[in-house]
Amino acid sequence: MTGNKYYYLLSIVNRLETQEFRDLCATHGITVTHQRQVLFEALKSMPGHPSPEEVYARVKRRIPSISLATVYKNIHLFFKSGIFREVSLHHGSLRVELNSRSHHHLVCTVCKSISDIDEEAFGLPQRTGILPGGFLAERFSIDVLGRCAACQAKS
Amino acid sequence: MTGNKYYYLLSIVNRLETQEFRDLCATHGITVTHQRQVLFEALKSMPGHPSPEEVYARVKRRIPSISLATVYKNIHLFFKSGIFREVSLHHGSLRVELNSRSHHHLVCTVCKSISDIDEEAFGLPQRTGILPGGFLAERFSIDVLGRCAACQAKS
DNA sequence: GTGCTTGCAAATTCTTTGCACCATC
DNA sequence: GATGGTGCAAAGAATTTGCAAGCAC
Repeated sequence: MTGNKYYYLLSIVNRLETQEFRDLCATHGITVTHQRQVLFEALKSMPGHPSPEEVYARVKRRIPSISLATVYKNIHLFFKSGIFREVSLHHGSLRVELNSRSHHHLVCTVCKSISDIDEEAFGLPQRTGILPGGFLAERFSIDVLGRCAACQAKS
Repeated sequence: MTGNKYYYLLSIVNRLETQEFRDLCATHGITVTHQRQVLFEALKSMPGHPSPEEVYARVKRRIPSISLATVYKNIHLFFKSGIFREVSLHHGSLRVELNSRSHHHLVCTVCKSISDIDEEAFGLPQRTGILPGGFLAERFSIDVLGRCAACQAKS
């Protein structure tokens, strides 16, 4: 086929490939930019749980001029609009707890407060030992995510 | 009673109060210092999940000359010897994950790697809704802590 | 054109490290 | 008295912010 036809088809493919993200942006009321489009594709395609630096390195291959600050700003934007999630809700600073009785955590997604709840309050089957895949499970830590009484009252 | 007798009794009380920590140190093979003693008491008495800064502020009331570096060094020492625990095993850096299907995490306590495991692999009763205490539970996030296959092989 | 977004650099926050002095065993 | 711990100050890592110029709608 001629060069003209090729590029015409390419533009259609491109449009189809970016449609998912364009729709997401429309739904969440955020503007579409080239950086965000590439960031989104990178995040979707990266296995595991990439750190901002890893995402930055990946996106830089396609947009060499992008800055780490833009990556951070947009990752936070994606979190806020719910397109992606943070792995741990209470990172940010080291937190200490007594190594005594087993308990789990109630993490408020609004004010980030953490309170404890007793192991028995759940009564979950604690399946320790080797899991399929060879992982040796020693301990379970459950975060219950939601809104604390105070933050519910506020809204 | 006379001042003499008072101070004698005081010294006994003091010795009894510090005995728990002295035993712990002996068990774990770490040296007893005044700073560590005070740090230990502070951590034990603090409710919730204090940050290093909060612990520092607290301990400074009793040892004004203490430095934040010492607090950090000893908190890490306490983690290593198992006297206290970190609340979140994968803090340290922001991590992104797709907000798609429900899954939980296998966190290796040796190499800190995180891998995913499907929701169904657990089949846990997801009790969402209002918990006793007024917390509105929306989502559960389970970290299975242990050692990955690779780290087991190494030891 | 207006307002949100980007990239840069500087500022902030959190944590670790090197080193001289001091305490514990 | 040797070994390891402390405090200080400086370095390092992770993240955020302010701002001028550029892009999306």
